[in-house]
Amino acid sequence: MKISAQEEYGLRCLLQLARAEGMGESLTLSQLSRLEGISTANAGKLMWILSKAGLVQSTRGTKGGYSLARPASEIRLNRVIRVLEGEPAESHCKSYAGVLDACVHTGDCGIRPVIVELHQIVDNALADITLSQLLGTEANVDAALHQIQGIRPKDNRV
Amino acid sequence: MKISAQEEYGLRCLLQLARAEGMGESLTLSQLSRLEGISTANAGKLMWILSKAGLVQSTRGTKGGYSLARPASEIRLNRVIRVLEGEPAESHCKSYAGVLDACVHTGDCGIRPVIVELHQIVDNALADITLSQLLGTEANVDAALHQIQGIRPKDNRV
DNA sequence: TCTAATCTTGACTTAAAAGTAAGGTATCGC
DNA sequence: GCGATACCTTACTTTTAAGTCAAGATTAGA
Repeated sequence: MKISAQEEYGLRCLLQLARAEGMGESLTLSQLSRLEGISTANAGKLMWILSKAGLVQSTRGTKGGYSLARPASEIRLNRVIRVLEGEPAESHCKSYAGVLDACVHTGDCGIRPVIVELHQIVDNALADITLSQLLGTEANVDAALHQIQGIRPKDNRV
Repeated sequence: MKISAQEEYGLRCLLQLARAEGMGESLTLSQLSRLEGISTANAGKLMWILSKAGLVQSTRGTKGGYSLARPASEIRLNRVIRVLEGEPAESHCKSYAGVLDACVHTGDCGIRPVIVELHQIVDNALADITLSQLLGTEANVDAALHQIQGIRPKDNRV
């Protein structure tokens, strides 16, 4: 239930694009790679995933680069995370696939819908946050999250 | 941001123990392994993690086995998930560790606290659910989640 | 049209997570 | 005490995710 490296770096790159957008610029892979401290190859892979999903658009050739396909205020974190994490989340349990007659006590342990719902809870929480909300200062971010989820802002700037 | 195999199987085993507890029984590794369709070795590893964290207690020797260390109504999902996922979640970004001067636009991209807060959001959502709430039928589970999070119950029993 | 810059794509390598195996230790029942 | 049962722990193997490489394709500008 942790955010993966791909998810975090993809989100970071999107934020960089959102900032650049405000200045009427697009960013190349080498710029993104320098900004986030990852390789251009890895940045390219992330951008490819995001462009396939319609979140960013690319321009090839000299003066090319990447920019957001939609306004930052219309890009929600749940979509970003879902795109970057690949296949949709589902139960890892193989017992129900005919391997074993599991959960003998009741015939069904009732956990399958829980797994789905847990992801739904996360999705709902993330759907309330847009890219543009993350663009301000750290204080603003804390305030936004505080308002949305009732979470106390903490002093955890690493 | 997905639930991992370890997290799911650990949670499943806890539910089995909670059921057995209701009948005054404990469960051995081979029983757990049969119930959930995983190897005894793997079940043993999970139980070891959970017992280290004080969530389950073990009895050795003949007639031994595992049982919950506390009532199911006092075990909350956030604790279960956090224990099973290992080290606490933190930012994957290495740029701030002196490798590069990242986030040149503002000097700080402001995403670090967001990563922490995202995990906090998930934690808060999971803290509202106890093991005993998951023990009922699927319908009950859906109802419980609905009440807690305002999520519409869905027909997604796989 | 030629060249340099830039994205695109699939295959490959490396690192991390998941799962397995085996020997050790404690407990119970006889 | 002795043997059977069952947990405990470390090390190893397998699998999956993360990250890299390199050749190809596209565009802008000289």
